Amino acid sequence: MIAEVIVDIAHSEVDKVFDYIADDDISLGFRVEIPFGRFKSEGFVIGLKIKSDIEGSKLKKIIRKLDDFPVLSNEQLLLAKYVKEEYHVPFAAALRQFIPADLRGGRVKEKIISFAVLKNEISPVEMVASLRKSSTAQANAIGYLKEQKKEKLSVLNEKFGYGAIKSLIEKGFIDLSEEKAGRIPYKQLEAFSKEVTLSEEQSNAIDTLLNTDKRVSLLFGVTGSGKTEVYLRLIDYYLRQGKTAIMLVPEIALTPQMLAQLRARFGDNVSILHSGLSAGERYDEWVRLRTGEAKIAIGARSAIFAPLENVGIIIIDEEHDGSYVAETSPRYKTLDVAKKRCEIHNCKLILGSATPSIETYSACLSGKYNLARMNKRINGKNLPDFIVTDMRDELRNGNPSIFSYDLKRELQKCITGGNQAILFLNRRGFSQQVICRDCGYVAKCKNCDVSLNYHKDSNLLKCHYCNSTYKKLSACPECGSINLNYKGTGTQKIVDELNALFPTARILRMDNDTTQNKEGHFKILRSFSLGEADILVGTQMVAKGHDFPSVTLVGILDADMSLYFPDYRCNERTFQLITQVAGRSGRANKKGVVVLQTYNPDNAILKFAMNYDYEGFFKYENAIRKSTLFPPYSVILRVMVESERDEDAISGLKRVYEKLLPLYEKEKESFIFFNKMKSPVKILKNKYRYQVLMRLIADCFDVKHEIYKLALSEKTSKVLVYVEENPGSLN
DNA sequence: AGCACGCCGACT
DNA sequence: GTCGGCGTGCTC
Repeated sequence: MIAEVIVDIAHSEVDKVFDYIADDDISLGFRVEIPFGRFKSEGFVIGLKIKSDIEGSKLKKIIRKLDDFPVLSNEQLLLAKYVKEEYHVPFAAALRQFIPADLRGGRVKEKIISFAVLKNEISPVEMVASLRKSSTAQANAIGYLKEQKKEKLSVLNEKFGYGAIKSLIEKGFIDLSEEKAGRIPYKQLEAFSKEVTLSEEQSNAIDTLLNTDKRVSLLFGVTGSGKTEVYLRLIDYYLRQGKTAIMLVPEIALTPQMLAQLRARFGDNVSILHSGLSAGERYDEWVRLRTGEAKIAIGARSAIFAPLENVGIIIIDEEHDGSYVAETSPRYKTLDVAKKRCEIHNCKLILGSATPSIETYSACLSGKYNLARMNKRINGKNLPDFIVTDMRDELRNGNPSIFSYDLKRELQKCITGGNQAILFLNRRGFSQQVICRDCGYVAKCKNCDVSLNYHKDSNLLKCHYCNSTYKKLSACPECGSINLNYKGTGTQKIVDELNALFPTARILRMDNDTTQNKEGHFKILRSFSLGEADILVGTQMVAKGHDFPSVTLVGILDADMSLYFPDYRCNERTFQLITQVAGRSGRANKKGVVVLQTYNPDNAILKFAMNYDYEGFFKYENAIRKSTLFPPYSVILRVMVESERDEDAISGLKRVYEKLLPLYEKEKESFIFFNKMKSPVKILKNKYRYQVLMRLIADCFDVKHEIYKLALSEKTSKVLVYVEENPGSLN
């Protein structure tokens, strides 16, 4: 038999199908070791056939299978093909998404633990009798094993000494057996289930979601309306039908509470896939899904590639979240991959959100998606009220602090009442810029064209783009002045000022800097939910999906901050962030309040958010998108050209531009915008960056793919070229 | 990835 | 005249 193999070599552009002679035990989806050129490589079997078009003398034989089972199902192969074609990546790069990274090169395998039991045929008494009197360790070990029946070899070695145990094994008194060690993540989580009676809205939503012919549904429920319970019921429904389920959440929303609820409901049927797991844990969870031992995959965006068969339902929670767009190659859109996967498995896709994206909600209005709504909180309480403070007035009234009078008062009230508060500021670090007051010098990163942030906890200057650090400046390197000004406010400074204001309050901070260590998010969220702190200060990661019953106050410190980004989605993002973070307040039986600090209290977006007026927001924003022709009424394409040398990047840009120009001339009616320019952040991680920016009318599939092809053909070893579609940020 | 082939500058 | 630079292409 002939196997069609995709060769998997890291950082290589080999993107061809190679034919190999295969034994009969090879089937579709196996990983194999193959001779390639004059060395060996790994590959994926993506096809089988009787006869090859390649000259027989050239054909080589597959050396061996790399795993006991095919790592890819037929459906996964189809999905990989879609990813390859849609995002123009090598087949191997698409296939790699489906397996744990450390499987390649045999870096992880099953963890095997040796267990010891006493041999049955001889009684323990006889064993002890046969020992020399001085062999107390061996006698003790026999006694211990008699009690325990079975113990890990490693434990015995530690307890009684390696020599004693070795000698017992040599005497044949101990039998050894090997077992797979399931490395199950978050073992310490105690299963905990919440009340399970459904509200009327919830049961109606479930009905609507189950009884639809449409492939895609939106579950549009306000914060605290109990979307999670609906998801769990839906999963349960499909599980009962013998099917499997995939549930995606933004990375940060994989909270201990969420996992505990899933474990309580589905036990070992749940498998968790996310970046915080060790290689071993990830591998074991993956195997449990692949072998059918676990039937529910829950994880961040990459879990859309989970090795499940017979999928009945895919759920994407917080559908609007930016983390569903991959920022590294393959730059896939999770929603599109999910749609494709649902098509392949003929199953349902449920999107959930309290603040659906403009794209998703318009698809509902046009009847493309099915819509289920939940407008009430399950606790029966209203959504928290907003107190708006105009920060210009605060200044005028002699309050230069970061906290308005309203916020200080509410914080005091909240803490003395024994409740908890969340303060949100979407900026990490202590201050954003270091400026010399005498000559105007601004501290900048050596690798990137951006200014450095001061971090007080490590007393360093940090680049938020490449993570490089610099010693704090004692004087201006340009003019020698020691008159340095630290401008701007980040989460660290908030904590400092809170400490000064409320010396007895216990404060936790959650941002990129405090969540770097293993399970960092979990530790902070857990500690806060156990009531070990009164105030949680954080960036947007405090906004998502958490359920803290004692939180009665949310402070939004700079509501305007995301409004003026040069990005068509800034209104949408602002509305979503404010709604989401406000939703953390008053979730249990206590009424919550939100203090919103702004310099633009009359801004339309802020007003929609404060009134929880999604419809109003949607009409307003949709009208803008329609009249200015921005997504979903167009597609933005950005071709990035990067190189270590400025000249190479510029000439690369020129080549790409000239390649695209004829297409633009020919298909002018498909283009709304077409131009080349330097990238807003011209240098990033020591690379010079230029771009061709384009806006195309919606649905011009062919032109889009032609642009991909033409642009990527200009990629060289020195000049990196890649294409982004509706990019999440324009750096 | 890893290696061979191939076409232009500085050396015995 | 040759040695070797690394740009390009090939591996079933």
